Amino acid sequence: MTLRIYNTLSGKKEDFIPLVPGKVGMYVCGPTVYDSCHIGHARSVVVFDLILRYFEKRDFDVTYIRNFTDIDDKIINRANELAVGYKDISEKYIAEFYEDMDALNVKRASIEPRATEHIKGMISLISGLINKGKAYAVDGDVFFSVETFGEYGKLSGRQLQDMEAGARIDVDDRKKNPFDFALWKSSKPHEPYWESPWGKGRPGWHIECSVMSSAFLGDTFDIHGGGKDLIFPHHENEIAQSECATGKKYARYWIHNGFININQEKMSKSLGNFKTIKDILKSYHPEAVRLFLLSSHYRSPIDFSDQSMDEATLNLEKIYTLLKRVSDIIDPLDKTEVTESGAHWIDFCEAMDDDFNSAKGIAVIFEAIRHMNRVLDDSSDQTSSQLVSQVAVIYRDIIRMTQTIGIAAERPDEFFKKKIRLAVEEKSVDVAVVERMIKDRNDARKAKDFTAADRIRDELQKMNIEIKDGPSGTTWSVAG
RNA sequence: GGCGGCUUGGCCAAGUGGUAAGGCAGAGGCCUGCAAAGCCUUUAUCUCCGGUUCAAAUCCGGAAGCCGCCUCCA
Repeated sequence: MTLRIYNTLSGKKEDFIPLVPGKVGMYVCGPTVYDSCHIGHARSVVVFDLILRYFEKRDFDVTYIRNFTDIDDKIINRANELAVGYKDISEKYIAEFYEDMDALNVKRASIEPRATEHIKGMISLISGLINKGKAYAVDGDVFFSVETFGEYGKLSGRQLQDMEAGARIDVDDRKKNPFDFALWKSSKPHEPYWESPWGKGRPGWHIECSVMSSAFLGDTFDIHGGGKDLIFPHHENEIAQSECATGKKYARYWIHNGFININQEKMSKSLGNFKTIKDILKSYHPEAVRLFLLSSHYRSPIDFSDQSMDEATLNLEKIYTLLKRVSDIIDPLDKTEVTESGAHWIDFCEAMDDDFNSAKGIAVIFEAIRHMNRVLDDSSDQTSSQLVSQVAVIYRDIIRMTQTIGIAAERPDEFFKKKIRLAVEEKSVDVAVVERMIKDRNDARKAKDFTAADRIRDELQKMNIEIKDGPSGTTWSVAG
């Protein structure tokens, strides 16, 4: 089975054939660290985390680079507003990025370089472009000349002459073509700077990714990713710079994730509907966020709403409910290797092989859950070795799938305990009273006084407490 | 003005030309002292109009509606 990936460059799904068999080199554009991360950042990071996890599950050796843009106009502006150094800003938000992404169970990349660590490489790439006549220096700025690259526009499917017609573009008389972009910017007084052949300045935005990707992955590498908005101009410009500088193909497969709307509206600062990851995690379980993000295909736009998050929360609980049920039968920590792949894992891989179709993959998880429940329902002897081995195969599949999605990482009993704890705090439930009432009810049940038992349950219900009688006693949860 | 995308049941959402995954909600049933959970059954002529094909949600053309990018943006 071949993995197929939608390549923005060709606009088609293509068979994924890595440069070196068994290895994957992947570069993904990370955040510009000038503010807290929002749910849109989370989508991009989680989508590529999924891709990384899937490659690893399929035994690829992945070198995954995700950068931080830690020098940029927005960072400098923010620093000036607060009268602090640009590093104070970038360091603060890099730390926040890690907090948020750790919470979302995102794996660290193999290397996480920062733009400011690669100034030398940028200067040498820019010099090379000037020597080849692909770039020109004016008053301490250096611009890339888009007209020298015949293939300019191949990623975004645009033609220079088409864009000029209606585009709003800044007028800069020093540019040979309005679409020429800055490789190097001269620094104004009181701005951070680095020495360069063109004077004191700092890098333009696009150059860092060209330099860092090639530094770690080589001039040509397998996958380059990021949000859809980066296709133009960022990635288009990266291609132009890199291919002009090296004369070789730059990234081979371009992957771009779609955007998030908030209640059907574009998320924007002017609308005031920006959702930060921190805020969302105050109301929802991080794994519910992942499940929400991966329940639609990564290229589709998705709508963030309380309704969709509530759904994701319910789905997550359904998964944990099953895992809890299974944990009564087999030890969830028993990592006995099941050598053969179960049918569900094969279905899951088939879904994921089709351009990382996690929505379909998640559907396979639910099919496996139903299968498991059916097996457990049909068995009269919950300890028979035949059942245990049958369960183990399905269980193993479910774990592999949930690990790929990056959910169900907690012990099921802990998950439910935590849920109760949070609800108890939020609704200030008196645990002692609840447990007293449950005990009274169970006493009544033993005495076959079902009228009394039901009365107590009705009272609990009024207190928003739901109870469930299981084989190993009565458990309860807080509704809503 | 240029480029691209989307429109699938009450809601969310997959869908590789051969007769519509999955989740939520609804209905009926099994199980349960009653519940819950779980299981079973059940709910779609795939925006509209043409065309290609033995066969189209899937391909082609057209229409309507919605959206994104072209400026910093995940």
